[in-house]
Amino acid sequence: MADLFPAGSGAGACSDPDQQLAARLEEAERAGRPLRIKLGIDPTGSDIHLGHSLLFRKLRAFQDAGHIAVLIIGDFTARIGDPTGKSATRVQLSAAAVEANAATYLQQLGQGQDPERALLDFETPGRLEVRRNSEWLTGLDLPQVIELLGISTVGQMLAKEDFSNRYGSGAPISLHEFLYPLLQGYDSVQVQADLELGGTDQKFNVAMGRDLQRHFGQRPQFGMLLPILPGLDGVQKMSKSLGNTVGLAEDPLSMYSKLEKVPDAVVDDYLTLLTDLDMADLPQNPRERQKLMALEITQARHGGPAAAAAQVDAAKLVAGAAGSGAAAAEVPEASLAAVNFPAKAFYLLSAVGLCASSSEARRQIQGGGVKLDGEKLADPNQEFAGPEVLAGKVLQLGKKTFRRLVAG
RNA sequence: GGGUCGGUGCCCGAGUGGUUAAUGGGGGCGGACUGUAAAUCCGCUGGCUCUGCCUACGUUGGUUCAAAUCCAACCCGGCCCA
Repeated sequence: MADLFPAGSGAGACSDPDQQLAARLEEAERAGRPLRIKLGIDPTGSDIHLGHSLLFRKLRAFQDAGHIAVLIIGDFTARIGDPTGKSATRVQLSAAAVEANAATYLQQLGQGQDPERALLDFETPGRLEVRRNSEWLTGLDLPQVIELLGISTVGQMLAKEDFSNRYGSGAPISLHEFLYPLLQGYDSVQVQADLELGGTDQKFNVAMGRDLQRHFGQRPQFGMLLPILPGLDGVQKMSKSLGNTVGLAEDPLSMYSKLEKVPDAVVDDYLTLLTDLDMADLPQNPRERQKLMALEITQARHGGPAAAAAQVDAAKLVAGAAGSGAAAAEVPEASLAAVNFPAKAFYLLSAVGLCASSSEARRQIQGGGVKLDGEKLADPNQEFAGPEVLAGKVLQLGKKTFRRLVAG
């Protein structure tokens, strides 16, 4: 299933990619030296989602086969921003934000967590190296930067689709963005990667790594490019900025119910890329298939019982039995401690975080989208005297969003 | 550096002195409906414990009873030239 990417931009015919990878694996075996498998992530967001997780699954497979996962936290490059797939220059992040994101990433990948559910193997000695690219990028001096810049050409950069689109449409391209592929490639040099994992959209950057390694006298890495996971909309790639993601940190119910609604066209992609199920024994009925997919993926993250409960609860929510009973058990809690009483209904909604603003809350109530313990709230100005009249009740926005109110 | 065009709400994009919180589309949210979704129809889509008040059309000043709309300076971007 993996799209193997060998040979790169070098002249001449490339031989069969599979054989090349096989050759490297064999060679490693013979020499008793595990391969160094590079995977870089830029801590630009706060959460890892399923679109990332297929890369980590592959990385884990290499770990399990005895190779070394070299996880590169792009704490330096994150501050430049990968231009890939971007139609505009990305805003630069602060060092503190990047550091916080990096910590969350590691935690979500399973550092310090139950090894059963961890995405990567943090336990077995020698199977994981976590490196930050600020380690070597911060110290580059100008002559070194110039050397890097000399390795590529403007023509090559403009051949990259994202740049040429932007250039063609008159959108701005900052010069420092050209540095991104070079720095990512330089990471490969620094960690002496034998193989780099990435999405197919990383082809340019991975190829650049090969060029740089060759320039610095190393054997060019093998590029293994995996398919891009479609997002929940079934059309665009899964991406935080498109809002079509399922985050690894999400609770079982959210995770399950999002997955259960994915368009039929991508259900099989999810099954192939995110589960180990054998496609041959799956139910033919599309709805059944979809539910099984959602259950399986939720289970991998949260365990069997939690996933099963989420499936039951999701069904209840859809049936309209929401807001009370068993489904409510999974509902996130919201504290009333910060609410000033007496509280009007619209203010309560925003104070508790169900709505982004009190004005929005007012509109939602007027639009008939808010329920308290299953009963529709009609008047945005309805007053609640104190926490005791609300504690334990479930506040609901639309069909899918709930908060169980708790005192204190 | 010179010339020129432009910077409007989440995004795109109207509006060139006065019912303008600002047309329209997209997206989003809510409602109805359906096997989830999709499609369709309807409503909402600045903020504030809100019968009112407050901020908004790159920034800062200015002209005017009145400015997103006029003027000035500045900032940012596209294109052409250097």
